[in-house]
Amino acid sequence: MDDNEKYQDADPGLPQYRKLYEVLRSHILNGVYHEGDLLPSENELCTVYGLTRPTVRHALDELVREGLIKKQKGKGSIVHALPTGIGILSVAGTTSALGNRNLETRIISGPEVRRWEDNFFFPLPDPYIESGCIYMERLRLVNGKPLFYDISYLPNINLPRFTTRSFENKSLFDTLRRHYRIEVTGGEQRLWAIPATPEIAGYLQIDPGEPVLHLERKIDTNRVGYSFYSSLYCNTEDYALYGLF
Amino acid sequence: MDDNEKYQDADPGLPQYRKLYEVLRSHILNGVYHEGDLLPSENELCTVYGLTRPTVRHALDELVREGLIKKQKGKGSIVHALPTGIGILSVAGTTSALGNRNLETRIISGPEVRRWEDNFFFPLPDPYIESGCIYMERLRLVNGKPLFYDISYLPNINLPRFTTRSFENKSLFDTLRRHYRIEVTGGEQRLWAIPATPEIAGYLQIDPGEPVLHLERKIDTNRVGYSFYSSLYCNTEDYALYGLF
DNA sequence: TACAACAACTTGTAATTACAAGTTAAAAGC
DNA sequence: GCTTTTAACTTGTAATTACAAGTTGTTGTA
Repeated sequence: MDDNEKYQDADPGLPQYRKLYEVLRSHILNGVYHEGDLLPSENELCTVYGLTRPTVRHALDELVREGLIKKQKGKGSIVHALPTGIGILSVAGTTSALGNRNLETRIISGPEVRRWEDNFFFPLPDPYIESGCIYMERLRLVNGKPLFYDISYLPNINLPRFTTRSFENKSLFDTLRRHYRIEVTGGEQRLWAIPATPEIAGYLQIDPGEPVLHLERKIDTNRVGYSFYSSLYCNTEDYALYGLF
Repeated sequence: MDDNEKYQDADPGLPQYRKLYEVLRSHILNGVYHEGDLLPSENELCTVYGLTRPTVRHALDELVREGLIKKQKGKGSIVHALPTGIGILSVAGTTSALGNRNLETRIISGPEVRRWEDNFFFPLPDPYIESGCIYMERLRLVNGKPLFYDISYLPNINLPRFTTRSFENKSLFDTLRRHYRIEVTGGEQRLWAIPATPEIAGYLQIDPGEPVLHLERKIDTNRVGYSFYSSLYCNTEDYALYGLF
């Protein structure tokens, strides 16, 4: 199967630049290109995929934003080294960021509907407060070692049967996309280094008082006006968090 | 002075989309627009600034990337709340991220030329190693409290008189831009929560063993092939780091 | 051989046109 | 007065054309 066929087979609902982006992205991640390699030039990509330069450039821009390529005027699109560490500072859920590392997800609590906490860590729109909050605590383990303790808060709006679903070893982001057509588009986060409380230390199997990384995140989606939230505690003894800026 | 004049007066060396970006950015940061306000529509901006939609959209895309606006199809460009916390996870130097907070920069050591450390925390190109490293330790204080302890490493390539410059209460990014025409375009970073060593605790005026945030950053510039590096220790007791993803 | 000029690439910027699709408020109909 | 329809907006996608500017290898000249 050549590139163009793979391109044609992509989800026809997607815009052209997105389909090209997916193809190139998978090629880079699958090692078709290596660090330092040049992608085909924009004009070549135009010819191969039957697109025009603005469209091709749109796809390449996304790859630049994601850090998979760097562009240099006069030269071309240079494939970047694949990130080491855990790419949780950028978009994509934990599962996708961890790639094919041995990942396990354990449900500690939920999902269940409850009231939003008072003084929630991000300001909440009124409709969110009225409809309540889907609450869930999860533990993510890599190679058997707990790495993240994650508390998720989702507005209970138009998510039928959500609390009855199983999330054991499932990706939250995938579930949202597959069953509810909700895609994560980005978000904002705050970040601290804090001493582990006894509870958090218990989950992460470290000593209380040991430094852990605390993230509070607001996660935006393609559904207009729908965001959800996550409070995350991370043991960075063995893995660093990785991100672009 | 109206918008178009301010636009015309911008650095003529900059591309059009960049000039428009700067104008809109300054308007948002200066409170001309408030959270939730709509920017003028793309077509209005075209008319006012004498540009076409692709150019205007390019400028708006940058604002979206920076998190200053969000766009919604059918509606417009919505001004986002200004970030709280310290925007160090995204581009822009510490000084710019801290805005008008009371910032002080103290030089602990350097700048001086020395050999690169063995097993440097990012892989170094050979030309960097040969030409040596400009080393500098700085402490950044906010309202008199030390917040960052920053070790910078710059390749000693084509930076005349760099080590003789004064950096006391000066921005490194600004110096690079003004004197060497080097602009920071982005970079990558790794992130840990670690216990403060006695040395770091001393600089940050906290107890040894207290959690601090450790960042290792590779910082890319518009000068082809020129990146520099920073190892950063951050006291997050009072301020969170802030970023988009 | 060494150097300079050039040609053939590359990406960057920008104008122009067209239509699709989501939002909103006014107009039309009941 | 109320609902439905429509028209006039908004941003999203995409093709087309043109030139600027940086990179690289080749060609020609000294």
